[in-house]
This record gives sequence, structure tokens and C-alpha cells, in this order.
Amino acid sequence: MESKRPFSDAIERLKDVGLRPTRQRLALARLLFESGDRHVTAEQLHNEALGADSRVSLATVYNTLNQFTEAGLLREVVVEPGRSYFDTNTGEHHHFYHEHSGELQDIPRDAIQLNRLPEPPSGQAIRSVEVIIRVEDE
Amino acid sequence: MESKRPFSDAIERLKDVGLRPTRQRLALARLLFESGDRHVTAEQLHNEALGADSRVSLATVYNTLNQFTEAGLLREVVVEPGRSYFDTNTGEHHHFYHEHSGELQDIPRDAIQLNRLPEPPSGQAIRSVEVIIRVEDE
DNA sequence: AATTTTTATTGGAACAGTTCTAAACTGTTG
DNA sequence: CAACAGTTTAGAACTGTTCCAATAAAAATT
Repeated sequence: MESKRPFSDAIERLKDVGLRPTRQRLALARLLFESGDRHVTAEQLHNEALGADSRVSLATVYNTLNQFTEAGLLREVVVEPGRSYFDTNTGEHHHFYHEHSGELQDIPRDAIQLNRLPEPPSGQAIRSVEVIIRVEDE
Repeated sequence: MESKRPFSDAIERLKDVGLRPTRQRLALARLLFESGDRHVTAEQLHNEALGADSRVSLATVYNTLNQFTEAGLLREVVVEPGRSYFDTNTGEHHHFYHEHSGELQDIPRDAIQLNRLPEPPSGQAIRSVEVIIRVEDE
């Protein structure tokens, strides 16, 4: 379980993907991966890190988020112009997006049944299928 | 058909939604609506307008795209951080997105069968359901 | 351990896309 | 044709992100 050996878990995770387990990366990895599925923006994560005594520059937060994403530890979600969310759930799934609060919420893959997918334009292959359900207060 | 009376068509369209048919808005409306379904960024449309002898400032392009969107003449599509597309097809439908070329392509509503939609979080109502299929050259 | 080499971090500058602002302009209307 | 409400514009400002050159830290080598 993740909660058993949080420290070495994070180290492992980084080593596994070939990233040096530096102080900053470890701090961010713990914030990201030690508490269930999360959806954060760079700014949010930066603030959290600062709040948790970890001195990390915003540039490093961006670098790290991008590296983690490239390494398959995170997935980027774009739902709003000018703001990127990073999702710790890298599996196939979908999202509710609450525009007003800016909050994202996972929808498990099986909760939506996608039938009859169209053929992609010729010469192209499907890389991902993503459903975004925008919701608002009623 | 749109091609029959393009001039007054555009004027009509604008009047219908309560926007004065100014020179700039007409020019943009023609570029947008007189050639089937389109997906453009502000920058693209601006260039087109310049290319077509219509002097329109970039600020006006942004204003106009936003007004058209608010008026229901356009729909905004977000698939990439830091870049907004405006879609002249305002009906319910979905998209292929070709990351490499930055091109969007409509998928008719019926081409995807969406069953078993999840309940939205309590207190919230579904505003829209959008499927984005990312494709790449194979 | 000490040294060298490689890789990361950092603050701040730079950048892209978008919005804002205040001044000039256009077009209607009384 | 004077007054007025709505529109356009250039450029400044803003936001989120990336880039850069200097510094620091980690790994490899001795």
C-alpha cells in the first residue's frame, strides 16, 4: 500500500521512470501521489508545496509536472483555455468539469459506455478518447 | 441555402442576435459562415481577414468571436492549452483532434453512441457532453 | 574522500494568447 | 446637424507557461 512506506515509495516511483529522486521531485511526488486521485494545476501544487515547508520554485513545478507526464505518472487534462490540469489517475477514464469552481472529477471508464466509435480519418490512428461532461449548479 | 444571398444573410444573422452589422463583423461573419463548418483560432481568422482586404484589428476579432459565441453563433472548443478554437457548428457533436497539425474535425452526434451516462454530482446539472478523440499519424 | 561530470534547480526574463483601456470613430436618432 | 450609444483600435497589461544562464546537487570516477 502506498501509505505504508511513503518515503521509499516515492523514491521507487521516480527511479522506476529514470528520474533522479531529488528533494524537490520527492516533495512534489508525495503531494501528488499520497492521497488518492488528484487534479492540480501547477500554481496549486506550487502553493501546496510552499505551504508544506518544501521550497520549490514554480519553474521546477512546471518542469516536474511535465517530466512526470512524459514518464506516464501523470496525465494532462485540458478543459479551459489558459490552464492545464494534471491528473494523477493515468488510466482510461473521463471527467466531470465544474466550470464555476474549476473543479475536475473523475468518471470511471466503465461509467460511460462508448459504442460505435467512428473511424479516424485515413492514415491516422486513435490515440485517446476522452469525454468531458460539463456541469453547473442547478 | 447560404450561398444564395450571402450578403444579406450575414446581416440577418447579426441582426437576429442583436449585434449591429458593422463592416468588421460582417466581414468576419462571411469568412466564418459562408463555407461550411469551420474551426478557427482568433489568429487564423485575423490573418484570413487581412488576406481578404478587410482591415480588422486582432482585438476586434477577439471581441467578435466572443460575442458570436455568447450569441450562440459559435461554440468554443478547448483541446490544447493556450489556444481556443471556435467552431461554426453549434449543434451537438464531437471532434477528432490531430495534435500534430492542430486540426479539428467534426464527428456527427450520431457517429458516437453514448450510453450509460453517469449521474452528475448532486446539486449539479449536465450542461454539455463532449467527446474528443485524439489521433495521430500512423 | 576528493574530484570530475552530469543532471537539476532557480529567479527572472521572455513568450503566447487573450483581455483591457481610453481615445477615436461610426452610425442613428431626435 | 448635434448628441449619443455602440464599435473599433493600438497598445498596454495580464496570465499561464517556457526559456535561460548561473548555481547547486547528485552520480560517477579516481
